[in-house]
Amino acid sequence: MQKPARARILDAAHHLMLSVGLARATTKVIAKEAGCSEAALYKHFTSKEELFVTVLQERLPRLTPLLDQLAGNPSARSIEENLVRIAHEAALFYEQSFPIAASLYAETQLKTRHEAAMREMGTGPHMPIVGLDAYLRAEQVAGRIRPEADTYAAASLLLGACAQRAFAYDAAGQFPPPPADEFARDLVRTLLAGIG
Amino acid sequence: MQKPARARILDAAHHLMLSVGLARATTKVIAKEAGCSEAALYKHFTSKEELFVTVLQERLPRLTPLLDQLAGNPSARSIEENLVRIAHEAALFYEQSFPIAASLYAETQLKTRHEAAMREMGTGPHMPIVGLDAYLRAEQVAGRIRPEADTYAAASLLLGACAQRAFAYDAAGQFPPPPADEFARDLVRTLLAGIG
DNA sequence: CCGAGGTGGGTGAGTATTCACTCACCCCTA
DNA sequence: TAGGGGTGAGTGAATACTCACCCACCTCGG
Repeated sequence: MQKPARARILDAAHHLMLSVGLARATTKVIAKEAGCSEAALYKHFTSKEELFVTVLQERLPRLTPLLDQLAGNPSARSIEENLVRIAHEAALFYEQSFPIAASLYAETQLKTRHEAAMREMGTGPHMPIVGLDAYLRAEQVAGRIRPEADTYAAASLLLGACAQRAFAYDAAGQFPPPPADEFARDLVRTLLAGIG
Repeated sequence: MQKPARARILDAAHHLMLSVGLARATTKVIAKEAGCSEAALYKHFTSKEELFVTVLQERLPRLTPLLDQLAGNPSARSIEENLVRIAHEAALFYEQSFPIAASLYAETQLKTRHEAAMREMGTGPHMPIVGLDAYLRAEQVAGRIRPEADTYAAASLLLGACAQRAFAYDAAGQFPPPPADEFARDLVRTLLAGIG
């Protein structure tokens, strides 16, 4: 109980969104898990919706920093190493953020608000693709990717597979997701070499 | 109002799950949109949850039939034609089913129940990948795919990109998704040829 | 050095509303 | 006349949110 209350509330909300789901993450259980009263929630957030939006903005990781960094400095390592690192981080990123992002589809209003906030910040779920595309084009300029290759399609393929991994496999069931590092390596090799 | 009531109720529930979201698809609004009373819902379904599960099972399209058909008869057309057709159908499939499947993340209990039902039926969100993998291996045996290619990674890439398309682009916003047919063609070409 | 008073964070006990679901009853048709 | 499909009017439970109040701590004039 040393953390400030605001942080404890955000922790509790984040955890409950993941465990029981957005719909069952009520003010009562959030307060209970945060170790405070329901009324205390409203001292820190004006509404439950604002609390959720804050969780989305402050607690979900970002993928773009890595992409920007690599796009600005493409040749530091081999393209395969760079792509494997991107795919690995992307797989972990989607594993964390996808369940929460997905649950917004159950609350269209909240989803709309969150999307508006993201637009204002110049971000959104398509930005990783755009960022990876930028990196790939930088590599193309550097001559390490075939000049006629479709970098946007390649970015869609790689990040799509990483995102799909987060929801195509039932974590609690009989089909655990493949380990992120092997998964990333296999995807990148396949993407680089093609299959035809 | 010629349709039987049961079908009207399923239509209404399906439509509302997409438009206002699972959480706001209450018995009251479903009944109103179906043109009947709330009590009538309970003449056809024992609970709201059963109604939703029925929507999921009866109203969402399937992708596996196409995959099975192609896996059994790989050489009818060129591999590129086959893959473009698969990617195109997959993009449309995910466009329809993803918003509803995603909203289950907000209701963990419902999600668990639905997953159990899918397991019993031998299906689930990873099955399209397994099915496409089977088709690709059939092509590999037929010599139209490089023998050392990783067919599972290739299947993950192609279907992942199609699934990602359904949620990475905000349909109502400034980033509309790319048209499914062009998208499919570009993905397949890139996957076949590689980028390195 | 003191104490009056403002302030930020906290509470228990509500309240209005909404929810899924039920009940007694009805009506049409086989 | 029996019963499947339908209804209007509830019901108890749950939910987001509010209200009056509390208290520890700071500030600052005297």
